[in-house]
Amino acid sequence: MAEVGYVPNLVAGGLAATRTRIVAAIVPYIQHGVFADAVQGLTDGLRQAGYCVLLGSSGGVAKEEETIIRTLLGHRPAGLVIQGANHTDATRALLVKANIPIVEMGTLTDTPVDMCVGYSNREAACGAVGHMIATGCRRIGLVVAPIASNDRHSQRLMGYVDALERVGITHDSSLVATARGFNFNDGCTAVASLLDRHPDLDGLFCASDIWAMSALAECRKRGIQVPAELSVCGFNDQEFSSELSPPLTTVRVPRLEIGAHAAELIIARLSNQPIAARKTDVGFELVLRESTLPAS
Amino acid sequence: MAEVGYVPNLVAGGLAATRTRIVAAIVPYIQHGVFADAVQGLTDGLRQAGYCVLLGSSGGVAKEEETIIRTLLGHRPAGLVIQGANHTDATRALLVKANIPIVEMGTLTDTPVDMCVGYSNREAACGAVGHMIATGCRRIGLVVAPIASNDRHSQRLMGYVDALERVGITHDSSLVATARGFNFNDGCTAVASLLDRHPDLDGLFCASDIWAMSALAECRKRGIQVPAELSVCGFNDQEFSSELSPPLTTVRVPRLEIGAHAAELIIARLSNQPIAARKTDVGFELVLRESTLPAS
DNA sequence: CTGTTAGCGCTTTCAA
DNA sequence: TTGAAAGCGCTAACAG
Repeated sequence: MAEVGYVPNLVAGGLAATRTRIVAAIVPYIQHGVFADAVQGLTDGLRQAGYCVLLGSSGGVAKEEETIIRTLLGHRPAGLVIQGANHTDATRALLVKANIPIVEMGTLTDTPVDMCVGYSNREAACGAVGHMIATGCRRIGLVVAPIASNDRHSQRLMGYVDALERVGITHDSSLVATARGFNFNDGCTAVASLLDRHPDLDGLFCASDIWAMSALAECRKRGIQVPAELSVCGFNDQEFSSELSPPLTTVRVPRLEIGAHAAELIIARLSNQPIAARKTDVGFELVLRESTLPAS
Repeated sequence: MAEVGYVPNLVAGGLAATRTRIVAAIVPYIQHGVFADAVQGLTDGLRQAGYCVLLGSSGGVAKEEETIIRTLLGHRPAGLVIQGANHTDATRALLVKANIPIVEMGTLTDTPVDMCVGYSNREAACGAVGHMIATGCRRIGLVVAPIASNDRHSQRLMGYVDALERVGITHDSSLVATARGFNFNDGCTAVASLLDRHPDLDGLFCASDIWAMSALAECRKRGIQVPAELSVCGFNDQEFSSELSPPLTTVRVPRLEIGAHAAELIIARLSNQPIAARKTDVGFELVLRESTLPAS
C-alpha cells in the first residue's frame, strides 16, 4: 500500500475520530532564539509520539493571540502550548472551553489554564539584579518589553524592584526603559535613551540578551567601560552571549527543555497518564561572566 | 454565534472542501536563526491570507525529512514549503504526487519540484572567498555542514573551490572541515581540528556565522590575531555577527524575505494568480567588517 | 476476529 | 435566493 504512494488522509481520520494528532503552539516571535528553542524541543518531543505542531506567532499582541488561537483551535488540535500566562479573558475562555491539555510555557503561575512549565522570572531577575548590587552597583537601569503585554517581563520588573528594595533602594521608574521589540536596534534605542537621561547609571539589567548586546554596543560607541563604569547583565544566555565583548553575565534558562517538557506533559495527558504536577519549575542559573564586576 | 464561543470545525471543513487552510513547512532546525527567520516570514505572510503553518523539523537528515513530509502531507496541506532542494527520490515523488504548490527555499535550482526562492549559495561563497583572496589570503580553510546531506553547503563548497581556482590555487581537500551541527561547540571542534592540522592557514571561511563565532573564540584561545594572522569570514549575517570581536565579515541573505516570498508564491498559486517565475533570486550581499583584512 | 455501517461537521451541489 | 441532501475519507461501534 505504501509502495503505491498512498498517504492516509489524516483530515478524514481526525474528523472521524474527533481527535487529531496535531498540537497547536503559539509563541510571540518564532525568530526569537528563546522561543525557537522551545518550539524545537516541543516539535521533537511531539514527533516521537506521532504529533505535528501547528504554529502560530502573535507578535506579542494579546488581541492577535486571541485571533490566532481561535483559528488554531478550529483545527481541533489534541493539545495546545502557549508562551506566557497572561491572556485576554476571551482567550482564557476559549482555551478552557477547548477542553484539551494546555501548557503555558516560560513562566510559573498558580492559576494555569491547565498546566505550566517554566521558571520564576521574578526570582531570576531578582537574583541577577541582586548580584549587581552585591558587586557595588547602586543606580541600576532596566530594559524590558512592554510590561502590559508581557507577563514574563512584568515579572522581571518585579524581581528588579524586589532586589532594590531588599537593600533599601527606592525604585525610580525613570530608570526603566521599554524596548519596542526583541531586536538589536530596539535595544539600542532603549539603552540610548536611558544613558542620555541617566549618565550616572552604574548598572544595567537587560531583560533579554539581545538588548544587553545593544547595551555593549552603545557603551562602546560612547566610550563607557564595561563593567568598570557600567555593569551589564542580560537574560536568557543565548548562544552568542559568551562571545560578546566583554562576555555577558546573564541568566541561563533551559529553553529547549521547556519545550520538551511541555511535549511530555501533553503526551502524558493524551494517553491518560498521571501528571506529576500542574506546575513544573525548570529553574534558572545565574551565569557570571565579565560584563559585571566580580563579586568581592 | 461568535459570542457563544463557537469555533468552526476546520477539520470537517477541510474534509468537505477537500482542501485545508494549512501550509506545511519543513526546515532542518527550527532553532537555527536562519530557518527561524524564514519560518517567521512565512507564517506572517500566510496568516494574512488565513493560512496556518504546520511545522516539521528534519534535523537535516534526508530520511527523517521523508517521514515528516509523509506525515505532513497526510494532513492535506494546501501548499508546502521546504528548505533546500536535495531530497530523496521517494520524497520528490511524494511532493510531486501531492499536487499542491511547493516552494523550495534558500537555494536556486533549475529543476525545482515546483518553485524555488533563494540565492546562489555557490556565487555567494565564491564572492566571500574571492574577497579573502583579494586581501592576500592564499591558504584558506573551510568549515561546512556534511555536504552529502546539505545541498546549500555543498554549493558553498563549490563556490569556495571556484574562487580558489580562479586565481590558480588548487583545491586541497584537507583544508575542509565538516561541522557536525549548527552549534557553537560543533564549530569549535571543526575549527580546532583545522587549526591543529594546518597552522599555516591565513584565512578561514565558515559557511555559517555560528561557526565563525567558534573560530573567533578558538583564535582568541590560541592567541591567533584576527585578521592579522588569520582572516575569518562567516555566512548569513546573523544579528550577533556585527557584535562579535572583531565584528564579522559575512554574507548577508534576506532570510525573512525568503519566507515571506514563499508565502506569496503559495498564496498566488492557491488563488490562481500567475507566478512571475518558478525561480526567484533574492540575492545576497557581502558585508565587510573587521574579521577580514581590508581590501588594499 | 472480520466485515459492515453509521456517522464525524462541514462544503457543495442541486432542487425548489 | 434559500434550503435540503449528498458526500469528503476515514474511525468506531456493532453485528455476524
